[in-house]
Amino acid sequence: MNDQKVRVRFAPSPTGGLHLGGVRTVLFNYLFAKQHNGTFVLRIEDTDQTRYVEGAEQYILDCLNWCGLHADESPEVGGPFAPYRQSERKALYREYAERLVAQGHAYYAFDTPAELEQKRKEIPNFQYGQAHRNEMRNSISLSEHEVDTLLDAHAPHVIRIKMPEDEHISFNDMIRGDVSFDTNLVDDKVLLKADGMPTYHLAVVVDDFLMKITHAFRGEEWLPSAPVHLLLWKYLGWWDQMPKWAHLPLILKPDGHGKLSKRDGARLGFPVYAMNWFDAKTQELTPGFRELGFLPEAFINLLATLGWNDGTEQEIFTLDELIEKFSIERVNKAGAKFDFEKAKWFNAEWIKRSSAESLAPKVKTILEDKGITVTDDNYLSKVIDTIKDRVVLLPDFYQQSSYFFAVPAEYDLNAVKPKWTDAKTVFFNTLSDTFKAAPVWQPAELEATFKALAEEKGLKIGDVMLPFRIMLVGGKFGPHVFDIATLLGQEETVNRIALALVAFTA
RNA sequence: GGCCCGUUCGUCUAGGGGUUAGGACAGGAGAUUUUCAUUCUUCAAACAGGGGUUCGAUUCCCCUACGGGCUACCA
Repeated sequence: MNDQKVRVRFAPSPTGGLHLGGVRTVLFNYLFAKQHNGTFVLRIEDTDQTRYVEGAEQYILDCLNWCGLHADESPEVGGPFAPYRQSERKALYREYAERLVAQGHAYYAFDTPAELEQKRKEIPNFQYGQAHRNEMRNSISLSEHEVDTLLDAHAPHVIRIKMPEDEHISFNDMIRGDVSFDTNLVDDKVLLKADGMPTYHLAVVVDDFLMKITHAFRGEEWLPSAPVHLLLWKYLGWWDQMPKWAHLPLILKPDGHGKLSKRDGARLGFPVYAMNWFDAKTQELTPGFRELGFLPEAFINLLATLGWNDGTEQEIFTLDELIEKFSIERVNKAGAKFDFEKAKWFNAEWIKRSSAESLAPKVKTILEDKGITVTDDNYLSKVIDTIKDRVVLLPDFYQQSSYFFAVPAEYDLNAVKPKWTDAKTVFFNTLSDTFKAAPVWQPAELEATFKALAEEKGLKIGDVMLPFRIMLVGGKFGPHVFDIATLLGQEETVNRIALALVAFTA
């Protein structure tokens, strides 16, 4: 590390949907970068051609956009260190691998996959390392002549790092503190594959160096291979420019244990991906938070507090607040089980705090998908304001507001018919007439009129209030009934009383 | 198996050598409400175990247990 401008990167491989944990890694990178006035780079790690999935890169980009976590440099927007797809940088990695071979820190290995498999079968806990590399076919065990012959014949080969003996390699993780490894126990990882592509190990080091990355945040699953990366930084002569590392804790299954996977989502009924992901090959649709009805602000908020807090009791944070308050040192070391109930709570909080104006476009889409055409934006805003407190997920807006746009499709007759009386019919007929003539159409006035009339007719308020609600709404739910009537308007309210009366007395 | 990382209420977590171990979600009870939700009040709920160190450990150290990750020419 040095005092140059902060540069971080998120480096996903385009192999499928974007997992919760991935978004959280993006988020932490992003927050750190923005807080330090730094640069957030998106780099695509597509060195495994066999796992490449069409559309996955665009999907990742869409997720980032939805979350509002925009990359300063990426394959799409470009940047001074382009290209940002490792497959397009293929040519450059070999040089570094060869340099390591020349220095004696790496070597050619000619073993075929079948030979390796055989060896693993023969020897329990086989590790391609100092214990066994002499038994394999590589430029350490073979004579120089044999190696040259193989190379001249273009024999398929990989380049492996040569792990040193009896060394201790350690580093200071920003989250975990000192972590150390014994090099005798780490194997000779492949650096360059037979197809000429680098493995993650080589690519991450070369690209982090070339792209001047100052801080590298990644999931805890990478911790065991950290010594390989550290050694590469050292052997390539870049030790003093190595980024500071932070290994983020994993997000675990809510029940049992283990890393959260998309299977858990399907099993337990909640999304794991940021947005819907459709796998063209398996025709399988994996649901996403966005489509389920999460606000990106809520999604970001819940992810941020999964493993991090600012030391106060604050739980709701805007992106700007997160940028201001985030600190990598306050990230927890232990993995966190994902709690969907709490996730929904965050969303409900965010909906409550959002303005009708900001919610309107989303609600409009939801309603239109259900066949409701919204013609009056002002009316929509008022509707949103009266119901948003009872919405948890965006689609709830439909269930909570459809009656504002159309006469109830059906009534909860069980709630009214058994207790219906002629006196109630008289009451509502009179109410209708009174409402028709009402000079003021506001909640307080309507309520006063309603109560006075009920009293006059000798009816208990409660006995007519619920039927009135069902006349307007269709069911036993919704905000205060006179707020509904006010919004609905004089004509529509009177109309609904008449319509419902027919159904109730049939 | 080996290596690495971890362990405070059911869950997310705050705290930190002497505290009534705090908050949030979920759960219970109650208030408000004509429904439902919101809101408010309230209850229950935790320092994995064993050794040290110490006047005193949940907090520091060690061990054990448990959990997780990695152990591919995948990332």
